[in-house]
Amino acid sequence: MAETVKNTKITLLGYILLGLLQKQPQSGYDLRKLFATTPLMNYSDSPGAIYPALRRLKKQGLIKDKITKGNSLRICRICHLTSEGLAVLRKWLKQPVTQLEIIRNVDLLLMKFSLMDEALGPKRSLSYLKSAEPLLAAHLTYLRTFLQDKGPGMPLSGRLALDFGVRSYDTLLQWIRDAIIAYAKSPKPNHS
Amino acid sequence: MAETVKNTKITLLGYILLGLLQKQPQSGYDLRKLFATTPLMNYSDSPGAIYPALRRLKKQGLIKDKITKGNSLRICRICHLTSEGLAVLRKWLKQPVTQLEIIRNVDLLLMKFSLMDEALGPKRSLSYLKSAEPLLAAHLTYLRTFLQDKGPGMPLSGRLALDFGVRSYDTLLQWIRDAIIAYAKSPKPNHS
DNA sequence: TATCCCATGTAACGAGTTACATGATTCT
DNA sequence: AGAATCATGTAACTCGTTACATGGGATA
Repeated sequence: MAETVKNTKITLLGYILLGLLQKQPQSGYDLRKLFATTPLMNYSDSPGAIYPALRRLKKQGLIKDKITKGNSLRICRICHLTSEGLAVLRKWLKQPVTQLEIIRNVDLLLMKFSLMDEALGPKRSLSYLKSAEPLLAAHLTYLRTFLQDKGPGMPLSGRLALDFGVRSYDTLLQWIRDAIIAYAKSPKPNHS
Repeated sequence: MAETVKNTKITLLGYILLGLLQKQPQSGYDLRKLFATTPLMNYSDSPGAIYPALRRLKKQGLIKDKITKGNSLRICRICHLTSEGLAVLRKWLKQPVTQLEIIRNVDLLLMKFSLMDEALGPKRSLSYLKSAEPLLAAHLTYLRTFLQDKGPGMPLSGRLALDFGVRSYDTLLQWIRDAIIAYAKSPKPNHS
């Protein structure tokens, strides 16, 4: 039944919406507020992006909405995941980290991680972090050697920008290592 | 003559191409190689993006191309900036840093900086960094207080992701401060 | 009652993605 | 001679941007 996961195309925004709805059923406006007033604000809160995205997900059977009257008297389309939606979200989150993600979409990495906990459980989150570490270290090495080799011939601004890249990925690597420790510690490591 | 800077719309990729062409006249393929094999690889090297972008810039009179035979015998469209192109690039780089750039497009900040040196000179680069610092510090404060206020009620993964955000912006702020020092030092500060 | 915020939508437009296509040239 | 690379292009498709529109409920 709910085993068949269709291979319809879903955009990044679509997945993010699925992840946020999995945490808590919400209206489109609630989601917009998340993008407008929380640290998620690096994503766009444009209604022209979010409402059409929700409609697509609905048409694909990944979410359903229920018109309710919230704490106020206004009507409100509260969206929630279907079992297919949850399956699709899980499938997405289970995909292994790729080098390309490391290079092009670092913040996607973080986004996935922060959604993973509730959708797949802490164990998966931990292994996700562990699997990302070597890829990250590899890219950091690449940047470092590039800076060493080509740096001297570059203008100051280029060298500095590259140096920022190195620092940036170094920060991420350090964070991952700390997060691994925090994760291995927090939910009792032996039990369940 | 070359004073009139038209207000045609140019995409981010367009500006980046202008910046790279200002550093050195190149062919589309050369530019693609930059995006494919250097730390610029966080941008796409898709020909379906680059060649149309170049054509647009050409149509807008911002670049011209010269068909030459490089070191090899193959033909090659070497693109170079026109004076209008340089003016447009300069105008773009002169725009003050906005809070939205800080939040949504950190790497754009770095991109602009690394192009600025050759297009506007080191003095402008320095003042660019200086102007970015307070905006950056403000956002960092926002993230820190958010973590303090809402952190305890968040799941571990959310807290960790937010913590990464803090570290990330902290790294940038530290880099900016170091870069300011490096810049103020490197080209003789008193003379010319 | 006027104005703001809530809450949802819609339409035009452009640019990037993906995938394919084309020849010439160098390498093996 | 065949394969890989150089070098440029094109076409369909789709999503996000921008801007506008709507109407009920809250607030002053």
